[in-house]
Amino acid sequence: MHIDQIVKEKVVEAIGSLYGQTVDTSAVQIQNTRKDVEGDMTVVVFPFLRFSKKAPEQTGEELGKYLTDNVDLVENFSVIKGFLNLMIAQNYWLSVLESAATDDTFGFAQPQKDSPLVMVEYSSPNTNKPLHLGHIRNNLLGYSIGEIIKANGNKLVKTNIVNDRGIHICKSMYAWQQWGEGKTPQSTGIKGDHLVGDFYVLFDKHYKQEINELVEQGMSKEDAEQKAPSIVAARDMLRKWEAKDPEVIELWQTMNQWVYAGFDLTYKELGVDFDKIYHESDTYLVGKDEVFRGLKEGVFYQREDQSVWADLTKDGLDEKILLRSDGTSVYMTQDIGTAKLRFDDYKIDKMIYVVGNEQNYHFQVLSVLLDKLGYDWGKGLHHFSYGMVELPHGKMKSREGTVVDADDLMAEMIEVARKTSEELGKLEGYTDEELNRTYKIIALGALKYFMLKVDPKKNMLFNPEESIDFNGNTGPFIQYTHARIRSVIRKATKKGIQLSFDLDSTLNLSEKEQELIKSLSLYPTVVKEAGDIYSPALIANYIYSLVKEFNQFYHDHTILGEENESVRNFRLVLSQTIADVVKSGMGLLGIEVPERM
RNA sequence: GCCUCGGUAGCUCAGUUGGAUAGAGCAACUGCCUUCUAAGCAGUAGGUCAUGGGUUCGAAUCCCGUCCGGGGUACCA
Repeated sequence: MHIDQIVKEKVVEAIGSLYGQTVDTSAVQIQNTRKDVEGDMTVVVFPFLRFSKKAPEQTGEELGKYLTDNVDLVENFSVIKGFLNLMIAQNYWLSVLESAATDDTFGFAQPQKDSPLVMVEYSSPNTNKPLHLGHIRNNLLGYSIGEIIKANGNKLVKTNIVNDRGIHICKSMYAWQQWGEGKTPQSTGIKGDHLVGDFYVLFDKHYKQEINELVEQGMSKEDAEQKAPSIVAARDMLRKWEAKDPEVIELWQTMNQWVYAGFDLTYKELGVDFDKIYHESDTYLVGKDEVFRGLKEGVFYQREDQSVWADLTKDGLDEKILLRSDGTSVYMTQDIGTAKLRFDDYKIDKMIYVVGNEQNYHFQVLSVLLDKLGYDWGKGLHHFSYGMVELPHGKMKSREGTVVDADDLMAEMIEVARKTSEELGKLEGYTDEELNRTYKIIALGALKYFMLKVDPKKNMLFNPEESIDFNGNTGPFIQYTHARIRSVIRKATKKGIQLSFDLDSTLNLSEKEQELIKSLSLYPTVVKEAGDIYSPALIANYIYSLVKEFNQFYHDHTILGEENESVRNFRLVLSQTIADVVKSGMGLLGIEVPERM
């Protein structure tokens, strides 16, 4: 049992014994002891004053005395104002380290046969353009949430819904048909998703030009936007696609394949993957069927123009369109179909959608709609809503060329990692393959940590010039600490020193050493908490503070230079265990840690 | 307009179910490599926690108002 829990129970016991009152353990507040005060943990005594009917100091004294007398682990105490600071026996900390050091799955809950199955949807790209910075945040969050869910003993299915149909891909298709000159990824050497994205941009250029010309000829802007030849042609193409016109379908398949091949490379570089990928071209018809069923059952209604709507005003929401007047489906229709297919395919206990907060309303509506359609899991779906990534000059706008491309960004960062590593020159003796692998680990570590350390709910700012740092509160700093420890361990092994996990109980631990064990002991709680509130940031911040503390210890204590063998052994075990937790925690963020850097 | 989320150091961010003197990093300045990796460590400086009230032993945290900003409110996705 964790020491916090033990102390809480004993405080409850003390309240009963001293003041004859019954309280719940949840009423006992325990916090970290201030740095400038001696003690390992602090009990807040204010909540108990109404039981003791005495001053804070006196109540603290009485509780402290009871705890030292009745709990072996509590060696001593002090009271400052209403705060009871407890000093915990050193042997306790040693035993914590021993169990952490020998537990391969320290901090993780193991999945059981009846563990819940959680499905996480993330990434969810459109097939008309390559992935950008916003997608990166989504992918990193989705992957990390998945790892955290697993670490909390759940079963996981990672899924992706690819939006492969609709007017957007038709725009790229039309532009390629008109001005593409038969270009392919092979003929141009351009990555498929980028090539298709280029035609999307080209479409927009022509479209804008056409609008301008029409407006000059005296047409209103609204009319011009509807009647420009390009958009008319793209719409026509979409209709043909829905009618399964062979020529259009073939072009669609060809261009989508280019995009998928491109996405696969980006996903691989980012280190994310999926167990099951759905395509909207497969799910939108299922969604339509569901909407028609809802219509038949009177859950939805049809207007005179044949469009189908859901009236959610009684649920505190608005009216929502589900099928257009021409019978084509909208975003919501597709999501309904996708949800149905997924629950047909898997026995899902919990569904999590990793989607930006601009769609909060959409998921509120989806939840109600699924519920109305008779799916009892509708209400339980969880929208993991994250904030946008902003650039120094505001939002990313593809038309203004301010989009930070995912592939470019990763490549640039790998280049920075390479330069930095070469300058520092610590990788002598590595093969080219090992070098490149290390550069990539560092570059991706920097990028991933940067994006995951901030609270997912909040918008974040990404400054391409400044955001990617390798010093301070960064991924590489954490990776560096891991490499440092591994280096010491390698040297120890070379010297023939073997680790013993049976620690000498007579050791005299320094303050920093005890602090470090205390920090280690928090890891399982942090993993649990991160799982409860779906927050990779919690893991990131924890690992950072652990590593920060370790570096202070490393600076002030020698490890291999220590002559006392049991002290040296203790420090090695401590260091190794910290390296393990760093590796484990970074793993939850999808970040690798190098042996050398 | 209505709904919703946010505002903490020059900048980027932490800050536990309300708890002690609000913390990191970056940027600036100053020290520390003959010794286990200096991508490190230590120090200086930097704050009206947007703002005005309220709740209480105690508020960055909870409630109300105001100001500022993001997002949503589409037969876009």
